[in-house]
Amino acid sequence: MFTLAEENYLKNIYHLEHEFQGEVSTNAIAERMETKPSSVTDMVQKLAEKEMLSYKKYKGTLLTPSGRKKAANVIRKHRLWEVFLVEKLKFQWDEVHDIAEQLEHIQSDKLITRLDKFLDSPDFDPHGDPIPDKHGNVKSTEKRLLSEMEKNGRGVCVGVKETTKEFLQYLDKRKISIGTKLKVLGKEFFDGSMVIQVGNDQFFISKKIAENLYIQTN
Amino acid sequence: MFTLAEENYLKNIYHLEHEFQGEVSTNAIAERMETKPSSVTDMVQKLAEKEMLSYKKYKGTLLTPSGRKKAANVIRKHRLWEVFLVEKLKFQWDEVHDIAEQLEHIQSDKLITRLDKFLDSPDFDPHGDPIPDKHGNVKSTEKRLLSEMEKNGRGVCVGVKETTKEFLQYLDKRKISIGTKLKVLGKEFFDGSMVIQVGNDQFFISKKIAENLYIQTN
DNA sequence: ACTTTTTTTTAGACTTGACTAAAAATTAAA
DNA sequence: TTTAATTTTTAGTCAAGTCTAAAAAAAAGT
Repeated sequence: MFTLAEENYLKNIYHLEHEFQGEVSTNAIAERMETKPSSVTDMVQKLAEKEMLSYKKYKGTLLTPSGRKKAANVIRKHRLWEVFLVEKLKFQWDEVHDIAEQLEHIQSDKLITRLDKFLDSPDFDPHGDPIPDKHGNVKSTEKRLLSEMEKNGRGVCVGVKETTKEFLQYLDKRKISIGTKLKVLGKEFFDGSMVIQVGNDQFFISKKIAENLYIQTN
Repeated sequence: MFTLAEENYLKNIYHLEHEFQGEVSTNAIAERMETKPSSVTDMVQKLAEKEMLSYKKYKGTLLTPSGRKKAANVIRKHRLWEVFLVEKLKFQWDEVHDIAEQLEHIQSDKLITRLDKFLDSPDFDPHGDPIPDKHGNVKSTEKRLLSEMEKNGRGVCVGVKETTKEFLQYLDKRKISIGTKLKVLGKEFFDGSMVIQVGNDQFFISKKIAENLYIQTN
């Protein structure tokens, strides 16, 4: 069993490992978690005892396979709850983080299994981040901005970068949401604007819009 | 803001107040919460400081109006989550308590408002206990066992006493769940069995069944 | 009314997870 | 390579919430 604090450390170290592609320093953890390096040292030593991470004094830490699995599971729960909040409770994409931050610590495997099914086993959360599977594996398909796509490119909307009310309302109007498939029909070099196809509708999209939509291409 | 421990104390004291219809003793709290009386004294003094309850040494405690409201809100959340787990995630009625025990501490008024709406503002949880409204008020209509009802009595199923798999499956088969309206068509004095009407179906029910179904009559 | 028993409180200690201040190791600069 | 700056760890403290053991108050028994 893990305490809330331990779970939060594992989760944040997991994210930092990805960011740095390697060992994570004590200071980096402290900065991310808004705590002091001395507190981090304490906790990291405790988690090393529990074999959740490997730690050598002054050399930073790396998650062990079981630590990584545990961390991925917390993130899985976080992202599934985010989907629930947006899809079922109609929260906006930028309102859900703090609540999911609490919900991710609820302990019950059965709950998560059922929540996942209830939500139709989504692959991405409302921010377009992939949801790890129950074994902690992440579909590592890269998401990219719509603005980076070329003519005739196809993909699925997996998230947004900007989360202002106005932008989200625009997307609603255009019937663009998570899972929406789209195709780039044309792209204007001069201003970066595009013409895209969504379902049976074709319409113009400005560069600003295209720079704030994450697309997953297979 | 309240800690998890504080919320649990308030909730349990609330229940004990109802049980005892008055002051709650230190020992009673300790026993219910499976902790030691000395720990209870500490916490009760802390909550008295916060004016959540009135406490006189050796005389037991009573919740203040704000303490009672706070407690009712925790219970509201607990019971709403229970409805969610049963109605939406298809948990059985006896599986949900421990999970709701965790979920009741999630902090977000907006979440509860939306969850309530998502569930169609239920008045009762799957055990037939009333869900306090957002002001902490409880509809104090008594629930009673079906076996206590007389011929021609009408009511709504609000919960179960027994929660074995077999019993719940029986109810499923008979299409009886929370909110199901029913009427007593006949009652046999000899063995306490009944004939009831559920929707368009009429069927026989044994005393054993009738003694495990809670009905709310208006 | 005066013991005895039960209940409740106090005092002191422990654990978790944080902190500050100071020491030690590492890295960067001269 | 020796000093200076940075990073990290250690040592000691603190608050929350629990515990045990002992003291104090209340209730019960004779």
